Amino acid sequence: MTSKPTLDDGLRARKRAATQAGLEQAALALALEHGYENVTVDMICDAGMVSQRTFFNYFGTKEGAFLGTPPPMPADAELARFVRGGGADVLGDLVGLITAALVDQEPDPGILRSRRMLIERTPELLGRENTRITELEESLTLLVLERFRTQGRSEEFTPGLEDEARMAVTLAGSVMRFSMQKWFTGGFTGSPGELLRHSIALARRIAAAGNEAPPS
Amino acid sequence: MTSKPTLDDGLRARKRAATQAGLEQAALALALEHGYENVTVDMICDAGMVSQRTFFNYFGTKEGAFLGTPPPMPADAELARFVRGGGADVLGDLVGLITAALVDQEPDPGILRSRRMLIERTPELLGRENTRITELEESLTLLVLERFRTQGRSEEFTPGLEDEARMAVTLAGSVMRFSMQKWFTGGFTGSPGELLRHSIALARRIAAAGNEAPPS
DNA sequence: CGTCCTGCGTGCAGCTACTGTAAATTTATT
DNA sequence: AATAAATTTACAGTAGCTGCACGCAGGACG
Repeated sequence: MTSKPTLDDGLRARKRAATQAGLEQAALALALEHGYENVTVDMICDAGMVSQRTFFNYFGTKEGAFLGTPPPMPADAELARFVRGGGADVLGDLVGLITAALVDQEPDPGILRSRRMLIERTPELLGRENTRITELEESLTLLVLERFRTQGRSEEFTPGLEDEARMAVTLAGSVMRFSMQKWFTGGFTGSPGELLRHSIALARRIAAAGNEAPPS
Repeated sequence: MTSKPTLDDGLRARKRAATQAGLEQAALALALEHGYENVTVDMICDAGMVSQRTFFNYFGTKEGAFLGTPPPMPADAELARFVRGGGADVLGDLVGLITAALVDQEPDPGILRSRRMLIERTPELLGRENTRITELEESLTLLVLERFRTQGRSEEFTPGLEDEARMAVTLAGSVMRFSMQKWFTGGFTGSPGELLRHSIALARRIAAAGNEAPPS
């Protein structure tokens, strides 16, 4: 039952990958030209030379072809490092973790960039993308909890530990969304790493403001 | 052409409101019983005794009937107060602003609560709700900028001012999402106001952590 | 009161996303 | 080459959603 590695390099797998890539590219190109709403699934199928049914076998939904492969969950190695190697900077480490996952998800920066452009200008896709991030947050929260425990913080002694984990993840998500938007629309001049550090610093500063002077 | 106040109290308007409320309640009740996915628009129409076409005249989309009236944009008075009366606590003030808008949007807490429950357990609705928040953030960002300018901070002297506004709004959105979820699922024992303060404090604490001790 | 007008509800025809099913085609295995 | 397993496809059907044109009732006006 376990001895069927399902070759990644057979003719079968190669064709599959080609078809999928073709459909994704076609979808992206069509949407950038005509706008997401004006692209029908049938158009994409024509361009990719498959039946509509096959399209749905691949992506399940129209949006799927535009958003790319679903959940950018980090690799185990990264996860372990995050859980064990972490210091006090949960926020920074989380952002780094998510970023790494996003990067090795789609090697082609060109695709990635046009995809982001499309998403940014299409409310429906933007919403769906945010939903994905939210779903990802679910599992990240567990990770953070794990990390907290590794650091010796138990739920018994800190009642709000789970809340703290969830909030940390939520904040990280905010930083990611902010950075993405700035990167793909605002024309940030600098490396992604800089941008992320900049975003985090900004978040810290704003969160801190108003802390010393509580309202009347 | 512009001088038609469209009475809010005529028989017409009352009927309208009744129909809409009826449909919303029916939708909510049906979804809580059968699950969102298993409720068809036709079912809601039957329960509300209107044609399908009328349903879409009211809500435009199936989700609309479940999410309630679209954008909880604050009243002008609140807005003015936010822009002018603000101190350094942008985050807190923003959260207060959004909360106020949400509250006087739906006077009935029962409806509000069951709606939240449904949304929370329905990924599709959750996503759509997030999209709404995102759209709202667009205009809130402008507000924050306005406030900054009122406080004498000009874009000329602080290049990142727009970024700062957007980040503030994004963070406020995070706090709101966190609070909502905690309130409607986690069973928070206390007043909404307390919960919000708690959330903000938590966000501040996490953002601050790791600030003093940069990674090696 | 009667009349006109305008807003609103409705039926209908049609498009698009999406799914189940079973047959046809292609690739892998022996 | 024969068989098995994986994919693709055609076909039919459901559900969300829209444009259009008709009819009726609420409301303004004389």
